Amino acid sequence: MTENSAINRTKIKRRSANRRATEATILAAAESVFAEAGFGGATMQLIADMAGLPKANLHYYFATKEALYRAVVQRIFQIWLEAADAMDGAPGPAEGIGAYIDAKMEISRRHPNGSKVWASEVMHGAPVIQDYLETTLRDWTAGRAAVITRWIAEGKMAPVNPEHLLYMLWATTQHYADFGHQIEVLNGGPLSEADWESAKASVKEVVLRGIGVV
Amino acid sequence: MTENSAINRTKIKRRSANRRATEATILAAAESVFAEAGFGGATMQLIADMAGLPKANLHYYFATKEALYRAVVQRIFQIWLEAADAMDGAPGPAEGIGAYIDAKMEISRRHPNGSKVWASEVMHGAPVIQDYLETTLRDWTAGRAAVITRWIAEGKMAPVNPEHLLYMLWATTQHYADFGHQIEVLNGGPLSEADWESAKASVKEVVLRGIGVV
DNA sequence: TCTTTTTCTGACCGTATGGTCAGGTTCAGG
DNA sequence: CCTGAACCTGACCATACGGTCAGAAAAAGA
Repeated sequence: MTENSAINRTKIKRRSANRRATEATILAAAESVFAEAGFGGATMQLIADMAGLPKANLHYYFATKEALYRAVVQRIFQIWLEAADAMDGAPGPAEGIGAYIDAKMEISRRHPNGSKVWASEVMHGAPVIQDYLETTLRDWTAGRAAVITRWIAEGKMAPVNPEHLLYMLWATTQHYADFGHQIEVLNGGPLSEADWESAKASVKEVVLRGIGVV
Repeated sequence: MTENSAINRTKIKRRSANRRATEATILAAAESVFAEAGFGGATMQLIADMAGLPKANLHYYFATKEALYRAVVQRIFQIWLEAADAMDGAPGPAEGIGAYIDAKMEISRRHPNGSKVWASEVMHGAPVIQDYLETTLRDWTAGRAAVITRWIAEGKMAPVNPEHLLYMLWATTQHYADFGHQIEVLNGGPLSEADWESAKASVKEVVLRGIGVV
């Protein structure tokens, strides 16, 4: 019995592992295609080709194009929120905001497609993640704004509007993903390791000095 | 003869005026639809409905969907570049960059759809305005970076990487258009006049202090 | 080995889309 | 008035798309 259920679990796990692997392949392809073409411009056929699967197989794992898109967006939101941890438990703005900028810059570098899909989703009125904006993101923002307000009250930084500061952080860091193509053209090619370090340092330098932290 | 050609000119002008008016109507509708749905998600039928014209009429003025899209993007680029004047002839960064932020914030407020179309275009790899990026924008950027470098040499501002500073300016100001929906949700409604003033002031305050001005 | 469940796929379908076109309407010019 | 050019439009077409489905393979279970 115990043996049986153990085997059972193993097989279920292996099965699930395969399933998850295929789903991951599809999600990666979908993220790439959605980022490059937008929801309307993306086609299931293109995603299927990129994933190396027949189109019908996509519909076996994800019932509709919108369901697939929804899965992509949700995965991105998770990554997005995890960067929030970087701001937690910091003694002051220099560490907290500095670490947050680092984390978000790293996301822009490692997951540019995800960032683009998110930007595209919001730009088009957030048709599928409206509820996230109104609940999770709203709560998160309110919490961080409170922390910033406290830092200001404690004299640890200049009195800056917390919401607009957060918008600046999002804007400056995401810009390196969403407008990565423009930046690459102006840079005369992809950003090197040194370029990325320079970008991170510049953003941190201007923002931290801008909020009165040296 | 002189009379004749004068009449001719007037009539041609009136005709042209009508044509321009219709084109403007179509362009406005197209900008709105492209901004909301992206290039792939936009349909000629939707644009036609919004413009109050039969679809076939659109194809009389703009041969293809792509030609219409191209016209929309080019118009936006013009507005975008005109804001550049705000930075010209300024004695120092406080005036020049301050005015540029004001101008770009005003664009985000008055032309949010244009900004979204531009962002979308760049995010998707700039399929139609690649040449603009490589010529006009590149030259403009190089010129402004030189000005910033000069200001730094003259000790008028902190030594900040000029390119990354420009990216920050673009990012922070465009964010209010491209992510306007997200901001409105977090703000609990559209930004009021006071909200916009607060946004402008916050961005200018943080950036200017961040580059060592004031 | 046989049965059942899950996974996979080629072929197909209804629809919506970008684009065309023949013919109508308007209007400046004579 | 008449003419020709510019402007407008309903009806139509070919295609590409999202989605379906019957049934084949493969895997799991007994």
